[in-house]
Amino acid sequence: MKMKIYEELVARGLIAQVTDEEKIRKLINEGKATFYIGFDPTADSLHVGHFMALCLMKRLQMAGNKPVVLIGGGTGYIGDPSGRTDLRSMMTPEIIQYNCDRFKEQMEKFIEFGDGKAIMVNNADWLLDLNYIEFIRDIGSHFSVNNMLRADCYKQRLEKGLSFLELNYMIMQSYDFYYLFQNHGCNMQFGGDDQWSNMLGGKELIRRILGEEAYAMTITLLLNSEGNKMGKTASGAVWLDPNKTSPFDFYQYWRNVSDDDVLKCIRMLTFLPLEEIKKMETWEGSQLNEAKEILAYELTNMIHGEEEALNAQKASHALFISGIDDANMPSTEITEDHLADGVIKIMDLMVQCGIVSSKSEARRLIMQGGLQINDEKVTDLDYSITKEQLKEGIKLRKGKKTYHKAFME
RNA sequence: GGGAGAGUUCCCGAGCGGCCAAAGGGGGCAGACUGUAAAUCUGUUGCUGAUAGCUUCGGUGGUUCGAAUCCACCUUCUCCCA
Repeated sequence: MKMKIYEELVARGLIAQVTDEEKIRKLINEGKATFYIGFDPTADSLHVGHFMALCLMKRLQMAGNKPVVLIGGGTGYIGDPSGRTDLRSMMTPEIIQYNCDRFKEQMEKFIEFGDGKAIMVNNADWLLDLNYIEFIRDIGSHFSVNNMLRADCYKQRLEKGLSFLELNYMIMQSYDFYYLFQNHGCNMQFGGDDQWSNMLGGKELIRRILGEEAYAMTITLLLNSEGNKMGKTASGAVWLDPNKTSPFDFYQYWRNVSDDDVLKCIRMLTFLPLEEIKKMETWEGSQLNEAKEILAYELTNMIHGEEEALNAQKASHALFISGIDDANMPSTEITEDHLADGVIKIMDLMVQCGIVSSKSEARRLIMQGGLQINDEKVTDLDYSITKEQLKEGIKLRKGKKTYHKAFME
């Protein structure tokens, strides 16, 4: 007997909070929910956090529920203060529109849109034309500022400063829910756990104005064992857009998650059957490396497709296990312009390839023994690469995990 | 509108008019150890063909032989009063 969807979500640890467990269970298990998740277009690509929400949508869609993707083209003008310690920088309408379009492209790969399937809406369509006076009379009067300020997301901000603009975010989001409830029969909202208070606002608004019941459920935030949000690296988020985070880097990110986090990630992010995951729970020590590979492969496959996933895996094996040169590694073409007297200094080459950001950094790296060329450690700062070497292609290795190929046509 | 205070490097945060490219911590990077993990230890962390030079301490001017440090104006933020 296959597990019902709600039970599966619980088993995967995806559910953080619900407004009414029994009713929600019934609703989604019977495929009667029309639910929405909002995405604010704060960047020009979706990232891992969004990905989780999309997976959840897909799971629910497969169970017969109807997803509504809400793009925050309107709320993007405000910026959600939840989880932020400072004011978001304001975005221009052009940027917001551009970001919305990118989101849409990426989502279409995942969720099936169309008749009787998922729909996509943009809250700019109803928020931007609101009449201020009318709005604060009809909607604003239902919100108690006292209560709002008690909400966690605002409480922290009271010390730092919270603008009236941001205070309105909750009301906008609540209005979205109300609007979708009326116009699309949307009876449920999902969101990150940090959205809880905003979501309750909408549920409450529907009850007050319409006297009807709507539900809300939050998704567990994917935190690593140190309590930080996953999907972030020093250089920024892990993006779904292959131009912003290459499939190989994407693969490597998951290949490198810490032991404590692998299973959680597999459970929450992949579509592998729970029975299979259960077997992995007994794995220990270096065996977990296998689980990490599975995780990395599965996710890369879902986002970039099978071919890219296989390539990434092959490249990873080649570099870390057999050490053979491979065509999938990031590379830079060197042209005559970069050469002086037919050679290029190693430090210049490193900067050129972008594996270091300055020659000073290159110098330090070499002095510390962190550079290898074609598997040979280089310690000579004056080392030069000749044109002939470049024609054959050389492999630069920075530390353990960064590889780059330099070549010349 | 009135008053008080603050803005320092990726982040937090010290900083006496010269000894300041600026303490300390976090983070990053590299080395050792390992399993492409974690923990730990070590080094490093503005730029430069480099015992020196150059560009940095919200912005613009000024005082001075010399300014992150003093003065003026501007700007942003926080706090108290209204």
